[in-house]
Amino acid sequence: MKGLEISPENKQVEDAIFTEIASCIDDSRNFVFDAGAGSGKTYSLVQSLKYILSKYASKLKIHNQLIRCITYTNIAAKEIKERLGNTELVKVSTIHDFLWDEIEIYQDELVSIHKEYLANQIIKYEKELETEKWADFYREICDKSVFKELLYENEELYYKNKNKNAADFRSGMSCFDSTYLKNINNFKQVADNILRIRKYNLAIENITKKIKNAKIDYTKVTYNSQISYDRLASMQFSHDTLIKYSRQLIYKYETLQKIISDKYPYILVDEYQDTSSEVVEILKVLSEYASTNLLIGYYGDRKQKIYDNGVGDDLIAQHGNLIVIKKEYNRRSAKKIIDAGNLIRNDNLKQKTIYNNCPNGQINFYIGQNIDNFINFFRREWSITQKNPLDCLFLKNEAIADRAGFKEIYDFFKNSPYYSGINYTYLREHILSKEAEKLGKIQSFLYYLIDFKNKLNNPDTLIPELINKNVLKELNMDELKSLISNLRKIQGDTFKTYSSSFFRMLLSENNSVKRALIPFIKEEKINSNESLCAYLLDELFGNYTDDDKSSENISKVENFLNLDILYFNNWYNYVSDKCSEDIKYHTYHGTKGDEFDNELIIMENDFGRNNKDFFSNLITNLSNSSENDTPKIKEARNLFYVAVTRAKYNLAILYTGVLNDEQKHQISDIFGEIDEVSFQY
DNA sequence: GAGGGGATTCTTTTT
DNA sequence: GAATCCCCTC
Repeated sequence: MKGLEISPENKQVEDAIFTEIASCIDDSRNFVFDAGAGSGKTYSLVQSLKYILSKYASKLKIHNQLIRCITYTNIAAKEIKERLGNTELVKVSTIHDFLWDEIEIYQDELVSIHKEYLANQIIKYEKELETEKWADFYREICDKSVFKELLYENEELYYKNKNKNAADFRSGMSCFDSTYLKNINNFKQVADNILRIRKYNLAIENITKKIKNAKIDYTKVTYNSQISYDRLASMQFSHDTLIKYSRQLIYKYETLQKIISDKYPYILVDEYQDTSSEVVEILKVLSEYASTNLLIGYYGDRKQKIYDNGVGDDLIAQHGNLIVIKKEYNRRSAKKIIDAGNLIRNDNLKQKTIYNNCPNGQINFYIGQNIDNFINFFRREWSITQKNPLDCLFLKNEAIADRAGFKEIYDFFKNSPYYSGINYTYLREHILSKEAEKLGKIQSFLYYLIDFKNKLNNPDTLIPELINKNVLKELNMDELKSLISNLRKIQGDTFKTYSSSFFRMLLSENNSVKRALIPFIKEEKINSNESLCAYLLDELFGNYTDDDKSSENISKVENFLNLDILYFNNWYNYVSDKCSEDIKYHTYHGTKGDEFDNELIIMENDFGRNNKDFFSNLITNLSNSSENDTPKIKEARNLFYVAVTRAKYNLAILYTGVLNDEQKHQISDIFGEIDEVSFQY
């Protein structure tokens, strides 16, 4: 922001707010710093860390203690580290890394908690078999051990058939009496429970015997951040269970409370609103144990809670005894945007600009269905260029895949059998993650093939990015020139023609060409279109060799590979974030912490299974006070607040639904006159 | 036409 | 994995 001035009075008030934080730190009184969007929260957090360092560094060093700062995401941790600069006295990490750091070494205790958990799960599954309706058929079986034995013998067969359709499942599992297979879902529930009980019992037995075999070491448990579900029998667990175990361990062992609070006399929590209640409980126990020897500071904004698990409004009630410090200055946005944000958040935090000469900015609300025209209109209106880009916010990823021009790719994966079962959970991340290592296996393979193409054709690519150093050092100028001109022969209008051209070159006799291409192949066995096709079929459609569906599946894969290469380029551009376009697309959720000069918000009502009037409901109740919000309205309100407050100067909102008079009234109270003119450009 | 059973279809994000 | 949609049967 250029030419903006902060008046001495405002600066003074802002300094006074920090003094409140500082005195909490000095007096060791736990506090929550609640500040709205664009107020410079991260700045204040870093300032606090620096303050502690400046005043207590030597004391910390003497006692071999550290300041701990915990964040919700790795990106936030990285950001804070960068802003803070180099210091060994502050340890910044995610909540999960923090907890795992502290508990990992207590394997005996962890394994015993794990064993207990396994035993509880067994009891739960057994109880379900005794009471649940889906287990009716099982309870009527006289000799259950025969049924169980048959299941144990056919365990592998069961998992092979599990995801097939009803008819195929029945014929695959014909070793069972057909009366048991009357309702296959009931059968699956029962089978899953019985098999899990056996696996868990075996695990408990192995834990007791302290067995270490080639596959699994039963003397220790591991937190695996890559998986979304626990693998308890394999001694691995995921995110939620990590927090659960940590909480249990810390509650159970006072010594551990002492160890942690001795080690970290200051714990600062970033984005507290998204921190789960269980984590707050852990911090509370530590704080109660250590009393004034431990200071806990929470930084965040209750109205920016946009994830389910977050503690949000309930922090103060849950942690108790927190000094509340508020900051009402805004450093980000123009006046009109700040005002709108204040009205949307229906609590008593009212922001004002910190600048003397803050511009008014522009904010307009439109009703209409033509999103294309809307975007194009503002592209002209605001003279959008790469240097003055336009950021468009949508609710759903699917809308973005559509806008950004790769819906065909998204749909191909979405409609494959692999992603229609339990793996549906991974669909979004596997296709849309902006961290290449988080993409799915197949997506990653495709990504690097396109990555090569992109690097080859991009004039800004540095030679070492394209060609491996080991290859480079063996080449003279002429050879390098010839290599590049060879590589440039790899071309194609569809993915299939491109990849076959790529594979042809890969299999050529020319050794340096081969070695230049190999780094872009992430599955070494795949070196032809045939093997690529087989790979896709195998991974996404299962092995339907003797099935009617086989030819149908093959044609689906063929169609996918025959898609115009343009779709793949668009997808690559979105995922790699290297997009040189002047318009960028985001989900509302994905913009957390961002700020945009020119912003468009598209408000659509369809969001999730039971949400056909997501924003409509909010608009009806827009001027409600905080206490009257239902959870659904609260969710929409917070999300809308986050979206609106990203804007710095120019903001336009398009509502694609229909508003009644009362709703129009609510909207114009905040945004002024509603424009219902369609966009004829 | 009720309900049983199978098929189909789901939000966002992070760890 | 789970809610909901849809078809079939009684």
